[in-house]
Amino acid sequence: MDVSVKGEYALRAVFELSRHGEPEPIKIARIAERQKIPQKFLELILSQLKQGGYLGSRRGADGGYFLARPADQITVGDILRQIDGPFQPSRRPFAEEPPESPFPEMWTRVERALSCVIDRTTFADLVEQWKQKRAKRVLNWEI
Amino acid sequence: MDVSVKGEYALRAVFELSRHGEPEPIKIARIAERQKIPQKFLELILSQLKQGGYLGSRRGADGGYFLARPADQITVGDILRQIDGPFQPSRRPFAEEPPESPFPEMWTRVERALSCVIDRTTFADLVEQWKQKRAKRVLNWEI
DNA sequence: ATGAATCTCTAGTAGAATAGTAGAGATTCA
DNA sequence: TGAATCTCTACTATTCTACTAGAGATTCAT
Repeated sequence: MDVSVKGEYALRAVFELSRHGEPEPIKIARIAERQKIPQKFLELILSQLKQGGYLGSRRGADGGYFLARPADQITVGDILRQIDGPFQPSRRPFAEEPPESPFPEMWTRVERALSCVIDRTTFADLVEQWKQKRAKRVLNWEI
Repeated sequence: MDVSVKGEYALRAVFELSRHGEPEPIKIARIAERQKIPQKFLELILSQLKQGGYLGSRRGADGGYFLARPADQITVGDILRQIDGPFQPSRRPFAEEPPESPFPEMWTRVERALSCVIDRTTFADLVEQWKQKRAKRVLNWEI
């Protein structure tokens, strides 16, 4: 019932790309520095997100990573599932579950509740919230 | 974003105790057998649940474990947190979180959504659902 | 065409966590 | 007293996590 560090890194990296807008790519090194992520580890993560179809990339000078689609069409759930795999009550199948066990239904309810947050929160939403928070800070600071 | 096998074992064990009603204790060996849990592992789990105040026990012949309070006052969340610890976005503190990061709020929403299921589902509820499922099976079988 | 910058791919690895096992000790009760 | 049970401490094999290393493949400016 937790999220891996790798998953959090992935979220932060995609947030960084979303915040920037889409046009030109951003270098791994830049993302690593701004979000304090070990660069070689981030390379693996970004590559995995590209496999999933969420990111695109270009090599060479002026290369880097970019969103493969608009930030309002990528959700937190997309990224977490791509990195950490699907939510599962337990990896062990518990093959011999009696047919009247109440647990499968409960896990379904848990999954739905979780989904209501992570599959409805897009990176456009996160950027929006970030901008609002920042605006509020600046306002308070100026008063 | 998953639940440990140990956590599932704990839920099944408490369910077994709830289903039985409260009066006399049930032996570890019986729970282990009925729920297919390795006995020595279950001993650790039950002991941990007793530490948390959810179970009581008695030694000797006719000893065993029993619920420390009624099944409608023990929730799935109680047991999972006692065994697996609290939900956390990541164990690494990410100390240098910029103050306008949108993630803390998101994790709070996730936690609330999760809580709505696991902290509102009591073992009395689970037993109730189990009984209804069983009744339905028998009914269909008799028709 | 060259070379520097960047992504890409494979492999390895230290340390922690998971899912157990083993066995002696403490209580309880007939 | 002794048999049945819970209790406590310690150990362990395997897997997972969070990385690191390094060579290779593209891209682009010149």
